[in-house]
Amino acid sequence: MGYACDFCGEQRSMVYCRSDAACLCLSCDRNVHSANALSKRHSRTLLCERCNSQPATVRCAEEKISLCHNCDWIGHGASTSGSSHKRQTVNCYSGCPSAAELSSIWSSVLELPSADDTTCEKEMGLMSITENSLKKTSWVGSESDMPLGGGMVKIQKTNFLVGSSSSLPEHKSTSQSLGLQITLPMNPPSSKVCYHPAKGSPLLDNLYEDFNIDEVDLTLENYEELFGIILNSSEDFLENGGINSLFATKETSAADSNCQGAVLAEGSSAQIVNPQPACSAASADSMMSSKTDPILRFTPRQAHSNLSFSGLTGENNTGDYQDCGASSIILMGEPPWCTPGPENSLPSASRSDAVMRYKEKKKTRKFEKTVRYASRKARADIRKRVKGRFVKAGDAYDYDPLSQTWSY
DNA sequence: GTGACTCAAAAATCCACAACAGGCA
DNA sequence: CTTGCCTGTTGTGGATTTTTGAGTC
Repeated sequence: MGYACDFCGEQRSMVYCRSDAACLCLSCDRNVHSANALSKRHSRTLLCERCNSQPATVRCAEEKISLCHNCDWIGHGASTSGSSHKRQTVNCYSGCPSAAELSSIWSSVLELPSADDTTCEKEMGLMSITENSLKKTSWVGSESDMPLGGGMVKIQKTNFLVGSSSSLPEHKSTSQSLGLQITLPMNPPSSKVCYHPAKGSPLLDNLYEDFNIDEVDLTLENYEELFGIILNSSEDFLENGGINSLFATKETSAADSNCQGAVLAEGSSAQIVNPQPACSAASADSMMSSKTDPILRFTPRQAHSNLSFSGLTGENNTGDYQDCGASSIILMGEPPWCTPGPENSLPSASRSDAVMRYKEKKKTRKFEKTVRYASRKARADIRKRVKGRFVKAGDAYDYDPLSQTWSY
């Protein structure tokens, strides 16, 4: 992929659509994604201005450039001079935002070129704005669904990040680059709520408020149900209340990322080969899991938190799934962003620490079960059994839940 | 450092049957 | 289009079995 729009081949590409795995100019982006309801839901973001092939995840304020995870790592690694650059998360969006809306979405991240800069931007400026104007202050900079023309537009919180990429919680940026749409579990998140450092309030509060559950394409009874890999790997996700681990980009512990890095490094030797940065969260844990559990299992009876990956629906499966790297984890080797270099070799101490933390987390992981059919449960609760198994009505039994007695 | 072994914990399995979903007349 | 019937699938819990992981030698 290069500078040219994958669709028209003429204009400079500015937007990356994960679902289509395509780099598009703003004009084509709007055209393509206004085709139908499904395409409107494709999650897009700015294109990395350095490699021009990956979705940007951060915007470097100093360099005034949008960077993908890999380029960010290379450019802002801990050992590089740019490690102290102030960076801001780049928003994803869906729907068919107009030029004005797009500029609003990204206004806090970058200054869109003037209408005269490029033909593409001219086209952008010429886009008709038929949608109702928005109260930008009501949604810009917050994670919410915005009713824009052609449907909802999802954007995410923009947060400044300072430091090396290692401080980026990969699983958190993952969500952004994946455009994940999450159904929050009805149960309150675990106590490990990520607190908003500025407000001192649980970020999840906002998330709960802002999430649009209706947008969910696929609801899993359990985050482990979908793929052994992704789900196994997403323990952090649920464990931390699901969302905060994905979106709370402010609260970033270096240990977390170290853990993932460590895991990545550990798992990469055999099975991981090219997980996209976008899914390092899933990748990381899944790698850890796959290291000891080569057969990725589907566990039908496990937990019942609700999680959905829009990227795994038919609509989005191509791009998002690829981004997720679930398959890549197994098929490929060294992560592309893990370029051989000193900055990528984690200190063994922190690495082992991270692994230990991971294992502790795994130990404490809980699967909460929810009963989908209370009537069935009620019946099961009173059914007679033999050695735990249901028996036919009238047959001899050794346990009667009603009387709490055993027949022998 | 490595393999064999033990033990505990976790996960999978099994059962019957009402509820449910979908197709068809 | 609605209704009723039929057929196949799903989900439910406790005990048991199997698998996994950690620790020790």
